[in-house]
Amino acid sequence: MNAIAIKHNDQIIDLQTAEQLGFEGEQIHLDNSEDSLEVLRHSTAHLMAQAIKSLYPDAKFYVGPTVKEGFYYDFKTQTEIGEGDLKKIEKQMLSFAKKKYPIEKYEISMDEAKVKFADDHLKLAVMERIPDETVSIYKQGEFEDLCRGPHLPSIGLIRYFKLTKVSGAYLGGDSKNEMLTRIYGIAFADKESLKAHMEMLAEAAKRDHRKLGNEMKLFTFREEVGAGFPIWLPAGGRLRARLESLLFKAHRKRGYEPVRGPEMLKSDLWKTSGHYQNYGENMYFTSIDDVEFGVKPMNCVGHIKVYEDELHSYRDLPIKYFEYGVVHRHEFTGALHGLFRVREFTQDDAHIFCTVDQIEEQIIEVVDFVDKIMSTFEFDYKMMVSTRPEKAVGDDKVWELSTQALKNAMDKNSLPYEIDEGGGAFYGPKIDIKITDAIGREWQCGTIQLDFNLPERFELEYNGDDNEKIQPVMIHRAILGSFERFIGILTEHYAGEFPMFIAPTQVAIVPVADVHKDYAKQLSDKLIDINTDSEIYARNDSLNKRIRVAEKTRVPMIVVIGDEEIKNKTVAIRDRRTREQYNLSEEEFLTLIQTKVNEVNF
RNA sequence: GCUGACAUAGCUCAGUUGGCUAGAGCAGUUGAUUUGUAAUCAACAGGCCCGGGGUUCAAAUCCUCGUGUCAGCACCA
Repeated sequence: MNAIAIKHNDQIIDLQTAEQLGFEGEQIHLDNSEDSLEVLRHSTAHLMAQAIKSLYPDAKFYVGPTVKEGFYYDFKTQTEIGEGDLKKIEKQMLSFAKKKYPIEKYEISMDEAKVKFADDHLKLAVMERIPDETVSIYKQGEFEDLCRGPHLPSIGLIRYFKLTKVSGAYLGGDSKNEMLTRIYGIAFADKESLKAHMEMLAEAAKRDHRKLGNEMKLFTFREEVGAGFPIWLPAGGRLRARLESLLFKAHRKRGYEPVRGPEMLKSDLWKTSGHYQNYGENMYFTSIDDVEFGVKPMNCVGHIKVYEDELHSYRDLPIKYFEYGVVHRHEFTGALHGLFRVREFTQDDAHIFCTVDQIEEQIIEVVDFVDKIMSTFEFDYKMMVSTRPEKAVGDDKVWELSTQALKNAMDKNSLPYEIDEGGGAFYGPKIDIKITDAIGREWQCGTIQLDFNLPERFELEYNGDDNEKIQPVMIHRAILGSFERFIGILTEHYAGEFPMFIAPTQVAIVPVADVHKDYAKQLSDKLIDINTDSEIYARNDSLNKRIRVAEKTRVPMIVVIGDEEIKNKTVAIRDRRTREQYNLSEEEFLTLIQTKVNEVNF
C-alpha cells in the first residue's frame, strides 16, 4: 500500500510538502489509524466543499477541521441547505472522487491571498487569524481552498464517507457573530468501518432515553405544560423511588441529616448570596404582596438557613445536610434535551459544614461515596480537579490549601484525575465527575465544590475551643447530579434493561389460564412483602402474546405459572436476555428475588 | 437565544400540484376463544390535522405570529 503522508517530528506532512522540503519520516498509510483518519477526514471536508461549491456557486467557506466525531465545514450560501440536500452533496462528492483529481499545493504570500480572496469575507476572516507571511492553497480540479493541510495526494482515495448532520454555527464560535451553515460528516479507510460506525450511531439512537422513556412509560413532556418540565409516569416514579430510597439510606449511614428548604426565598437573600447578581438571568422571580421572591436555582441558601438555626461548636463539625432539592433554572430553549437538560430538576444535593482541617477527610469520604455508586452501576468515570480561575474570591493560602486537599484526597484513593487549570468556581476549586456510558459517551454528573464565599457572605461561624468565632468551610456536593439527568443516562447505559434493584417492575407474572390467577395474586403479594414490584399479565390474550408484551417492557424476570407449578409449588422462570427457562421452587424463587433486589447498598 | 428542519388518533406513521366524509398498524373498548413460553379472531370506538391571525370559491396542505420538538451552535449543572 502506498503512503498517503509521512510523520516528521511528530507532525503529519503531506507527500507533496515532504518532497519539496526533503523531509523523511514514518510513512502513514490509508488505514483507520488516528493519523491516517486525520488526513483522510480533512481531505473529505475539502471534497465536500468542492461539491458544495459546484452545486452552490456562490458558496463562501470558513473553516473545515476534523473533530472527534469526523469533520465539518462551515460555509455560507444564498440558498438554504437542509438535511434533504445532503444526499445530493454526497453524490456530487462521489462523482468528483471518481475523477481522482490530484490534490496539489502551492504557496502564495498573505498579500496575494488577500487579493485572491478579496470578495470572500469568510476567507478574509480566516486569514485574520493567521500570523504567517505566506499561506498555502490546495487545489483539486477547479476547486481551490486556503488551507494549512495536510491532505491526501488525491481525492480518488476518498470512498467511504457519509454526511451526517447539517446545522448552524456561529462564525468563530462567537454568538455575537453571524451564523454560518455547518455540515458534519464522517469518513473511514474501508467500508466495514463506516458501516460499523453507522451501526454504532443507530445503536445510540435505539438507546435514546427520550425514545425509551416514552416506550417504557417512564416520563413525558407536554406542550401545554411547558418546555423543560418533565412529567414522571408511574413506571418512572417507581424507578426513581427505588433510587431515592437507596440513596437516602446511604446518606444516613454517612451521617447526613435530611433537611428541606423552601422552594422560593426573598430576593434579598439571593442578593446576599450573590446569585441575584451572578445567576439572576437563570432564575425565575415572582412577587408576593409587593415583595420580590426568587425560585431557588440551588439549595445552598436553604441549607445555610438550617445551619444558622442554632449555634455550633467545633465539636459538632462536620455537619452534613442533604436534600433531594427541586431547583428551577431558566435554560435557553435550544439547550433543552430530554431529561439531560431541563428547567426543573431534583438534585441529590448536600452541604457539608466543616473546619479547614477537615476538608481533606471530608473530600475523601465524598469521593469514596461517588466511587461506591458509580461502580455499582458499572460506570467508568473520571474526575477533573479544577483550580483557581482568573476571577476568584478568597485568600491565596486557602486556595492553595483547598486545592491540595482535593488532590490529596484523590491520591490517597489512588484515583486518577485530570487537572483543569483555572476551571474552578469563583468561590473555590472543585472536582467534577464525568461518567462514560455503555457506548463510550461522557456525561458530567456529580460535582464536589469547596466554598469559602458563602460562609463569608452569610457570616457563618462556630465556636472554637477558645470560644472564639470561626468561619466554617462549605463543601457543596451532588453525586448523581440530578435524578433527571442520571436516570436519563442510566436508561441509555442499560438500554432500558435496568438491573433488578432499580427496575420499575421486578417481576412479570404470567398465569397460563384464568384458573391460575389466584396463585399469581398470592405470589404477587408475597413479592410486595419483600419490597418487590410485580405485574400480573392475565389479560384476555394468548399466552404467547402476554409473554411477548412482558418481554417488551424489559422486565428483568418473567415467571409463568400453570397447573404444573401450582401442583409442585414452583415457578417457571424465563430470563430476559437468554430467553432460557428454568424452574425453581417458590421458596428458592423468593429468596433469589430478595437477594437480587437487596444486593445493592451504596 | 441563533441557524435549519419538523408538528396529522394514546404511540408510530400515510395523506399527490390547495378540491368530496382525513387513513393504516399498534395500543384501547366489546364479543368469541382459555391458551405451556415473542403477536387468536371479529366488531366498535379514537381527530379543533399544535394554537392565533390571514390568503382563497375552497386550507391538514399556502403566508404570518406564537407554542412545542429535533440537529447543531452558543450557554451550562
